[in-house]
Amino acid sequence: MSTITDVARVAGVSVATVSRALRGLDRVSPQTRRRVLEVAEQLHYVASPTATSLASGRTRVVAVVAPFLTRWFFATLVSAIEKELRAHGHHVILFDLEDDTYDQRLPLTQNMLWKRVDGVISLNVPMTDDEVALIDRLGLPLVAIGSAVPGRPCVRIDDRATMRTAVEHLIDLGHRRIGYIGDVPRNVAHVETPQTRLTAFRETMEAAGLPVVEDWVLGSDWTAEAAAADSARLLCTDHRPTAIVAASDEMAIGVRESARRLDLEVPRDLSVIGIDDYVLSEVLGLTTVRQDVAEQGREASRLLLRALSDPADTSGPSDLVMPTVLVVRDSTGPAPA
Amino acid sequence: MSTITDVARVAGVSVATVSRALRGLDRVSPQTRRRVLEVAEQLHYVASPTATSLASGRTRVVAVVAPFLTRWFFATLVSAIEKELRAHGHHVILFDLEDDTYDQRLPLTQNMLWKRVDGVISLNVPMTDDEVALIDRLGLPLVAIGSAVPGRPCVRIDDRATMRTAVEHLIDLGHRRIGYIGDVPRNVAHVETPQTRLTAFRETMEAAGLPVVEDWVLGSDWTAEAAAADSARLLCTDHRPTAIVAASDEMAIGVRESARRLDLEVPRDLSVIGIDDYVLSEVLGLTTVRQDVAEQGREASRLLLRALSDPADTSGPSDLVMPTVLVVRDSTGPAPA
DNA sequence: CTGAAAGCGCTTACAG
DNA sequence: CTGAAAGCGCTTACAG
Repeated sequence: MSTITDVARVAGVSVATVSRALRGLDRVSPQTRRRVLEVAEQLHYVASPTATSLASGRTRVVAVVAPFLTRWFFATLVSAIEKELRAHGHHVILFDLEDDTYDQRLPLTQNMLWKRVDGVISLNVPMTDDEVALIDRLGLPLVAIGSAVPGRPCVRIDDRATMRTAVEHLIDLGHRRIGYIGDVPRNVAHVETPQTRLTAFRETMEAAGLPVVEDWVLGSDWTAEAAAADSARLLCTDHRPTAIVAASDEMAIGVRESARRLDLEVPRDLSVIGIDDYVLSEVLGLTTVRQDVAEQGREASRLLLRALSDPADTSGPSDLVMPTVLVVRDSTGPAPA
Repeated sequence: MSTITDVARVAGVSVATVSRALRGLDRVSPQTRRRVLEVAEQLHYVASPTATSLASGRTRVVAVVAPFLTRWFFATLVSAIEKELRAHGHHVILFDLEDDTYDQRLPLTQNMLWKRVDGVISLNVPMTDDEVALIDRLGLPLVAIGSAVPGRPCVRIDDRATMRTAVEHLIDLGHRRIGYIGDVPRNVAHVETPQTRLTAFRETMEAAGLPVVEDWVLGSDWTAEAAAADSARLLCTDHRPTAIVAASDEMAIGVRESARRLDLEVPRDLSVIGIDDYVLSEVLGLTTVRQDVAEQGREASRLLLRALSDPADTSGPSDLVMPTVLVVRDSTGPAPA
């Protein structure tokens, strides 16, 4: 492969001129520029990003940090971010922070970031103080999605309002006995969405004058499988709710499936609502409160790109709250008389 | 942030010695090494990967190339690969080649790879001749998953045997009228799995002396939604199969859902089987032929790592075929009398 | 508008 | 065992 020196030699100019011509800087005569472009093309010249980075101090790479990657929400974000950034000349280096157990994750380290990336997008991972300090020390811009990081821009939905929408939909349908799934049993430092949504559930119930039956607040690891198993224990008793709100569609699907196995008809015997509008929710006819996940990824990318192009520009929004909308399908219906 | 020069100065040695000591090379006295390590630690020194790459010619970064990222299969692979590679000091830069329409994808370019990565893992994307030539020219090792690339190691399942297992399961249950979903209408250059599986379906039917009814071979874009819509048109007629084999679980889920809506009971009125063991398949009780996707990602990573550590070592397998296994759940049953 | 030269922060023969 | 120096391939003031 050819280097900038080859191009300079063949074009009969200095490497400095090649560098300027190729990057579209001014102060290069049109003829020279044309000549350089021709030669570069002909030699299949592509600047070595590693050399460019060393000299310029910029890598044009962004770290995308996720607590899991296999789950739909995160995969959707990563895909959207990668496309948006690549369309603007940046690449994505991926960090899957999932650890062996659900209640902990790997830490972000200097080795992952230092001179390797120009910025960071965190997907729903609340940063520890040490991590924020690290990113500060490295002088990297950071945009958060989902879980806000103090002092940094964040793209998210309003979790409380979203949960309220879900619960109120059930209340509007006449439900009074409402269960919940999505509590996270242990104190997990790396996801805060579960806490927020559960709190919003309690608040909404209270505001409506409805009791929260603690036996109907189910823990789960947020997978459909666990939700099916956990809810089965509740649904097989007579003392059960007429509706369940799940903190995610994947869990809602699990709940509905376990109802089905127990010969409970949805929504006649049990209404189920989730949050997300997961990829399978439409086909499965699940009522949900939809969020546009890909758009959140794109917005976060744009915010980061702006911070990269002009570090001084702090005019952008520091908290971008995206709308969510109730989508009524077949899994919710009037409360039984 | 400190550089190698800082460490050298504080430790009172040359940068060459720091470099050797930190990388664990021999020819450094124990005392000196200890001293250097101490100073490096104390200064929070981490070598600049960009400088290291320029000097050594290695980036310790691997390109992972996928045709889609939002789909479970690919997200699962990426997650497994990222973890395996990172455990061995390598990072993943991600390329989502999805384009606006389903029947084309973005090309792999020199700009994505040159001096940016040490190797490539392709996820079920058949390479064009140009792309293979590019990778050759750049001297990069390549490991393929799913769709083989001529002359390069590949990790995959036996698509034909896997499909045969699915079809024979239905035949064993007494089904004679068997439909198929997962044909890809146009000539899509970037996925070959659909072709292989459809061919295997035809072969298996023929071998069993069963007719392939062309009206029962359905096209689809491999999403659950499209599968639901496409199969609904077939299932609402009287002239319909007693079983449908789907080329993926996601499509099988769509088919089963559309059966449900048409008040066909699964498996009494219609048996449905898929391939994959998708994340929701167990909870939805779907019969399938399981493949271990994450393990394929890990194996591919190991193969690439080996090629990176010793380019001359060609002793490894060039075609690693992973087993698949029939998992019978609730969506298949005896053919109606 | 163009070039010579320093510098980015490492690694790697080459001497000693 | 250790160091001085060249080199990796660019970018960026500084002169002209």
